[in-house]
Amino acid sequence: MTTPRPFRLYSTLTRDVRPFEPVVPGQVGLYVCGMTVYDRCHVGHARAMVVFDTFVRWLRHNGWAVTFVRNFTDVDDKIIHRANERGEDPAALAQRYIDAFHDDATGLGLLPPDHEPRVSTSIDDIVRLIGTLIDKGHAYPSEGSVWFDVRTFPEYGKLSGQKIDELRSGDPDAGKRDAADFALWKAAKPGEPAWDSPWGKGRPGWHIECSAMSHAQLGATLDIHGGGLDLVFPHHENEVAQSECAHGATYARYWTHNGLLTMASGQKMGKSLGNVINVEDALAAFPAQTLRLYYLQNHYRSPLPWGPEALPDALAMVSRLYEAREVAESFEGDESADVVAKDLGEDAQAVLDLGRAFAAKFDQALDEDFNTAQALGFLFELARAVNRLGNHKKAKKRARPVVKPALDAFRLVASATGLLSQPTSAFLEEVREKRLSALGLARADIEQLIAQRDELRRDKKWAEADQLRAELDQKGIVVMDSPTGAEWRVRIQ
RNA sequence: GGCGCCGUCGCCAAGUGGUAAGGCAGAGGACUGCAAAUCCUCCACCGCCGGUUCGAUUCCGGCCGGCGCCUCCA
Repeated sequence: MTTPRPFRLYSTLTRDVRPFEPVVPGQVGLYVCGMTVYDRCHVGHARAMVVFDTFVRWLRHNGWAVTFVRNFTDVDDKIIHRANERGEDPAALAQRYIDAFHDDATGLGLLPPDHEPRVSTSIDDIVRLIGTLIDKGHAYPSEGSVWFDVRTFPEYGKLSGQKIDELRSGDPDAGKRDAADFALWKAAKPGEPAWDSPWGKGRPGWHIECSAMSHAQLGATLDIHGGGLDLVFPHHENEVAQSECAHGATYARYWTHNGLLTMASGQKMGKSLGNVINVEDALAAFPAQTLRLYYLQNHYRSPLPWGPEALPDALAMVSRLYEAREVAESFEGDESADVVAKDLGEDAQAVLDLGRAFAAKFDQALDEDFNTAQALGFLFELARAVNRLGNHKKAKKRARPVVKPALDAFRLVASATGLLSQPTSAFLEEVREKRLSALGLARADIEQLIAQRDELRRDKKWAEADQLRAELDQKGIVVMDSPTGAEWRVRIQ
């Protein structure tokens, strides 16, 4: 067991990047706020999922023992409202979207969390936690509900920078002592799911669930708490208040918030704005690796623009990487790398040097607040060098040892980020299938035309072959002739 | 009104107190029967105005512009 490599991480709490220091050496307890399951997962949610998935892969790759918890909010106002609209049982509706989420997670290539707690199966923990808060004087029952008394927590606002007295006060709910107090337990209303509690039938408030579920799995102090930037206030602020008042310990040592997807208008993508793209739809037209690259190409804390070009661009990029790896894999030879590099010249030397230097640069980028954008930049430099060498005819038979470090680099990327994790052929095949499907083309038709054209080319009937190629091009098929016959790709852009 | 973030090439984007990675798109070239792919070359002085400094895109202040949160939201 080697010592995990140290890294630095930004925390919303301190608003700066600082060395990561876990509660227990070598271990990372990570809690990420998951979905409220009343609708499909959209590409904005998926950013959070992929970012933290990648983060976990990278931590584990570096030897950290990560316990990754991501919850489902399956008891909630929005779920109840939607279920009522549809005349469906709320629990059944929630389960349906949990199943759908699991499909999307599989489609996105997400690692399963170590624990995936749900509100509906955590009621006992929640009730117990609320009881503790009442006992300690931080919460008070009122008319069948229980409220958190924010005035009893002097540090309230430390995460989001809000001050209680500066908050816009909404409608002061009957029974609240202060407009900023928030519900831990909501008294049951007719027709709503409800559980027994010492304060009467009811259901948990939104924030208490995460405090209860994270405590159950990871204890009083989390190493890292993650979620979308839009959760900082009030959700995460309230979690801090609940957990720290109940357990008397720092709730989370590092707060990690991913930036939001923004539309061309600059506005964020959000269900309430009605401008969302479902993961299911995105994955129907683009391989999961496309999404992963799209998310990782910029820093996780920055806003990420979404638009019609986002996925096509990302597909072009990730295809470039896979194809470069394919080139690297195609070399043969088993001589000494340095000897071959010397013989083949500077392009070979460049691949060797870049390959050997890659891991250090890659690690350095990720070690500084998980800078995947910079790390990918290094990867593209390496890919270009590989392709350059691939143009050398003499390289084919001898360059294997020279690209060995590059192949190691691709493996490193796959292990640490999940990018390039598919076999090249499988990826290219998936691209073909999905792009054909997106364009409404039948594979057999295309292959027949390609075969037809190969024949024309064999007979050197260039004009007719070119005509056919133009037809294919119009359909969106790009033909790539080679000595061994034509290959084809579906045009991305 | 309060809190916070951001403004780098047509688009996406990293980054540094000493004159700016990478990708997409575009132009020219090599290669090719012609193409495509690939490679090569070209393509920014970092919102504006001050200040600190020998020197700022990078630090400070102001301004303009955009966004997020303060109500459900990854």
